[in-house]
Order: sequence, then C-alpha cells, then structure tokens
Amino acid sequence: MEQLFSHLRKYHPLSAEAQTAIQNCFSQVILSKNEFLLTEGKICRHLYFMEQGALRGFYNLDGKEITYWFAFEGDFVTSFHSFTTQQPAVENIQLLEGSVLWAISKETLMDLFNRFHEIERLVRIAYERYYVRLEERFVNAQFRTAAERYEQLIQQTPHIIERIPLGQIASYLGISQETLSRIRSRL
Amino acid sequence: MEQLFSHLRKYHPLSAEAQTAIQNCFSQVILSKNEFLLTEGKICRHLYFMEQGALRGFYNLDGKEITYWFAFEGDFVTSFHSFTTQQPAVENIQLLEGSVLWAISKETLMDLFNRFHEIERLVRIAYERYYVRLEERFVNAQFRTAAERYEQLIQQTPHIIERIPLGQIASYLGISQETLSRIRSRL
DNA sequence: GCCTGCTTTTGACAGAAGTCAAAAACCAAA
DNA sequence: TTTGGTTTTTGACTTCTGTCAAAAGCAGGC
Repeated sequence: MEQLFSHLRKYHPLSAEAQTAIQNCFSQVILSKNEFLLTEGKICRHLYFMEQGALRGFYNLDGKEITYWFAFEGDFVTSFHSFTTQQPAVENIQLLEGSVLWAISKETLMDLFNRFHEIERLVRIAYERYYVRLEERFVNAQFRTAAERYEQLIQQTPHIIERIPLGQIASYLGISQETLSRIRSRL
Repeated sequence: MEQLFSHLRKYHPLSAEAQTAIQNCFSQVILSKNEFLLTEGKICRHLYFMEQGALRGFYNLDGKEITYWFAFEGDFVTSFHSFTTQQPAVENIQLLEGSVLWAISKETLMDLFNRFHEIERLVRIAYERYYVRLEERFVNAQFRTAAERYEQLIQQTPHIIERIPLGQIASYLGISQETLSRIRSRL
C-alpha cells in the first residue's frame, strides 16, 4: 500500500485524512499470468493501480490481436473509454506476468472525489500527464517511420523490450512482427 | 459568453456563483485568418475556448509543416503539453479563419480550481472526453489504412473536409497530399 | 476577360512495409 | 538429451505510399 501512496504523491500531495480514506477504499487483487482483468463487451467498473507485474490491453481486428498498450509497476490501469463512459469495452486486458494490483470501483472513486477535492485534483493532474504521453505516442505513430519508433522505444521504455514478446511489441509499434525482426537485424 | 456556458454545461452543471466567477475570468480574443495564437518555443500560458472560427496546431519536421489537429466552434484550445507543464511549446497554433475566442490564464484557472471544486470537476470530465477522443484517433493512426481513415473523417467530422484545404487534411491523416488526392479519386 | 498565384490532380518511379510460408532458434518438460 | 511447442528470423513476392515533377483547375485582382 505504501507503494501506492508514494506513486500518488508524485502527482499531488495528500492529506492524512485523504490517505486514510484511500486506504479504506482500495482493495488488493492478485492475478496470475494470462488471466484477464477485463474482456471485450464487459463494462469496466474499476480503476486499478499496478504495484507489481505487467499486463497488456489488446483488441481483435480481423481475427488478429492488436496490442496497443502495456502497464507495469506504478501505472494506473483501466479501460479508459469503458470506465469513464460505463459503455462496454472494446478491448481486453490480460496479465503478462503474475501481478499485484489495487482496485477501486467507479462509485467509490466518485464518492472520494465528492469528499476530497484534493483527490479529484490528483486525478486531474494524472490525466494531464497521461494525455501528454498519449499525444506523444500519437504523433510518433502518425509521423515517424517504424525504425524510428523502435529506436525511441529502446531509448524511452527499454523495460518493454526486456519483458514483452516480440510479436506484441510489433503490434504496439503498429508494424508486423516480420518487419520488426528485420529492423532489429539491421540495427 | 452564453455560448461558452452552454458548452461548459455539456460537461458538468455549474452553480450561479461559479458562472459569475468564470464570467469575470475569461476575456474575449478576436483574431484574423493566419494570425498565430502560439508559436514554437514560447510557453503557452492560456487556455482558450473557441466560440466561432477554426484553427490548426502544427509543428515543423524536416522543413515540412505537420498539421496534427484542428479546432472549431465549441472546442477547447491550447498547447496541452506546454500549458500543463509550462515548458516551451513544440508546435504552432494558427488561425484558419477569422475567429472569436475566450481566454483564461493558467494562474487564473488554478485560482478558479481552488475556489470552485465544481470547476475542477468540469475540467476533469472534459479531460476524460478529450482523452477518449485522442485514444480513438491514435488507434486509427496506428492500425487503419489511409483510405479507412479518410472515410471515417467523412463520416465523423465532415466539417473538416468542408473547411480545410486538402494539404492540411492529408497531414492530419498522416499521408501525403498526392495519396489523399488518389484516394478521393477512386472513392 | 485574362493574368497570377495557389490548390489539386496525374504520371512515373522508388522505397517501405505487409503477407504467406518455411526454416531456425529457443525453451521447458519428460 | 530428446521432444514438442512457441517465438523469431529469413526469403520471395505484392501492395501501399511517398517523392518529384508537371499539368490542370480555380479564384481574386486588374
């Protein structure tokens, strides 16, 4: 739990009361490799925080699995679209390693927002950081070549390369596995 | 100003006091075609709301202008990265038509957040919507073909096609102008 | 009406990336 | 060590998209 707080404090300081409330509202979830946190068509009712482990978000397109994000230690995890709108999810969330997560339901989180302005602020600030990250990734996807994207991945998030199978990395970069293999061989 | 409120209410209802405060904190900005709201290297100190008009965000890559978003009536406008981090912007924001905007400085907005939890909530909710939109656009950029993206543009945001020159639309879709022209000719 | 400049289209060619299929490498369990 | 399954690499070929250059289309000003 202390790990959760130390991550949360990176966004915004928290009063003792807010911390106590958070402590009472999150519950621990332990899952093993290959289990699903969410499947396509279900409504995502929880926000998770990853304490230890790794997972991926993917959806099915023409029979192929498209992995489009990963989460590791210290990341928030949810189907953003489904969680915020309470519509059925289009994607799946699957564990890549045995993992420890903290979960809070949407209702409980809304209740925390009502009781603690500072918690809603923390989330607002977290959203800003995640938005900027996504914007950067979007610009890369649209305007950089496959090789450039791979090199940037090596620079910025080497843990992805170390912990994730090649096929899923290729998908994450928006290229075929064969192309990624060729890029690697000529670097 | 009423237009601003009617847009804001789509995110979250506002008390009379909050509305009065907002009224006192936003100021009107009128700009003509081709003027710049922000240039590369400057820190973006304001959040804008577009009442009337159109503009684009673009940055320079190898001597070429890459247009990667547009804003129209009812949109919030800022350099998200620069505004939230107060780092120099990497992009330019330029008017595409004579426009009417409402502006608020970062400090004033933070002050509103402190005084009105409900205003920070409204922004938190707005962030969620914008994040979902960006996520969708990212997935399209990475995993759909150029032709699919163009068709989706026609379906979902036909005003872009009507009001924006082809070269900038091509850039927005992440393809060359020639390719877009060919896609159009064979539809 | 007729320049002039800007936008859009067309043509020819080159390069990047995808697909399908097979081979090689790797890994874990028996 | 052998075996079976999975992951990664390699090869041959095709398709999509980009680039450069030229032509066509269009709009405003004179």
